[in-house]
Amino acid sequence: MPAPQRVTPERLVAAVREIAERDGLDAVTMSAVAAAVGVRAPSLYKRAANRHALLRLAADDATRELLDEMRAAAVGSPRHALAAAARALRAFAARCPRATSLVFSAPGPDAGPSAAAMAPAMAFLLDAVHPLSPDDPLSAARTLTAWAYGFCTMEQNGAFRQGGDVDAAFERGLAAVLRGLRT
Amino acid sequence: MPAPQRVTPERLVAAVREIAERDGLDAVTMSAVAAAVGVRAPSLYKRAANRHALLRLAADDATRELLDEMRAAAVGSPRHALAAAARALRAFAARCPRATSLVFSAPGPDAGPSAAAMAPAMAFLLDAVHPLSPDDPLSAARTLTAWAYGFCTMEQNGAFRQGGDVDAAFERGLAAVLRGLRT
DNA sequence: GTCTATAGCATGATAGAC
DNA sequence: GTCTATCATGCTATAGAC
Repeated sequence: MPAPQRVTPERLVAAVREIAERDGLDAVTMSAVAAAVGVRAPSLYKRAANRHALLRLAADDATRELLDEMRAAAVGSPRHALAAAARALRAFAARCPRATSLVFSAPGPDAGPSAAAMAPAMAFLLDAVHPLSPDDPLSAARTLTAWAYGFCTMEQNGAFRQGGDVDAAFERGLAAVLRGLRT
Repeated sequence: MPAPQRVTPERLVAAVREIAERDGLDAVTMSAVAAAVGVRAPSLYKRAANRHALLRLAADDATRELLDEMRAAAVGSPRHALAAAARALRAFAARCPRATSLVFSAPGPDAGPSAAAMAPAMAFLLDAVHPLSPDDPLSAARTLTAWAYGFCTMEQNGAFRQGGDVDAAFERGLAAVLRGLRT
């Protein structure tokens, strides 16, 4: 039996994501990640060409995880499925805010999700939105995504300081966007 | 007549914003800003307590500028005024992407706009959205802002790689959100 | 208000031994 | 694959002279 690798890909991506959520994306440094997986910084360069490649590992992983959760949630009528997918996104963003920002607005193109990781997510979204806006599903998908991502980002950044019920605002916004999309 | 200050507040904030737009928020360092205004780094600590305070100067300035432009654009019927304000936001975000992210999701609460700078912007928005959603203007304002900010962020981060007409997607999304908000 | 000088630290990345 | 050692660079922030 082969000697077990000290740094498996799973452990590596888990370490990156954990550091990112706990200390922020800037804290994902070669040495911090190395320490988390129990090696020295130079050894990491055998696994990832540089810091951004490390972030991309996390971005791809998070993209897959988010897609899984949206898929699992999206059942029922087209409208209901879309609403459930949006709520799944919000739940994911609440649980993994840094990973979410990595998926939607990474610090540089090489740190964001690869095209291969994004493709299935886009396909799922277009599929889900098609019944509501068969004439222009791409615009509709962008509208829904932009709203949901913007809402979650602002929520996490404390942009909603006016008080009020943020959960209710999410549900009202979701209803409004879905209402507006129907053509 | 008093000797003119080498570092006026105007020059300082202009330097911060220029560096931020040109090289990114991370490039706004004490020494970079100092060099831009023609002094040494330690001298800056007389003007701002630390790096985040420097960013807040830019955030407050950008907030005022954005509000001015939205105000100037928001004429006509309530619906038309809101659409124009949203387009003004998109234009501002295209011109000053880093400042925009500073306004809506700064890297830390002390780097974002001060409450004093935010208040008039919130008031304007609530006022503008009130005719459409008199029963819950706060949720409506959040929905519109979240969508517009999310759209602009994703646009700038190259999240719309599927091609298609992004301008048209913006207009369609805007129409959909405004349609959905009317109660 | 500005300067020089410096402390103190973290970073990304590489060379070469094992 | 991993290590030690190291380079070169950058940063925030402070002390104290002028």
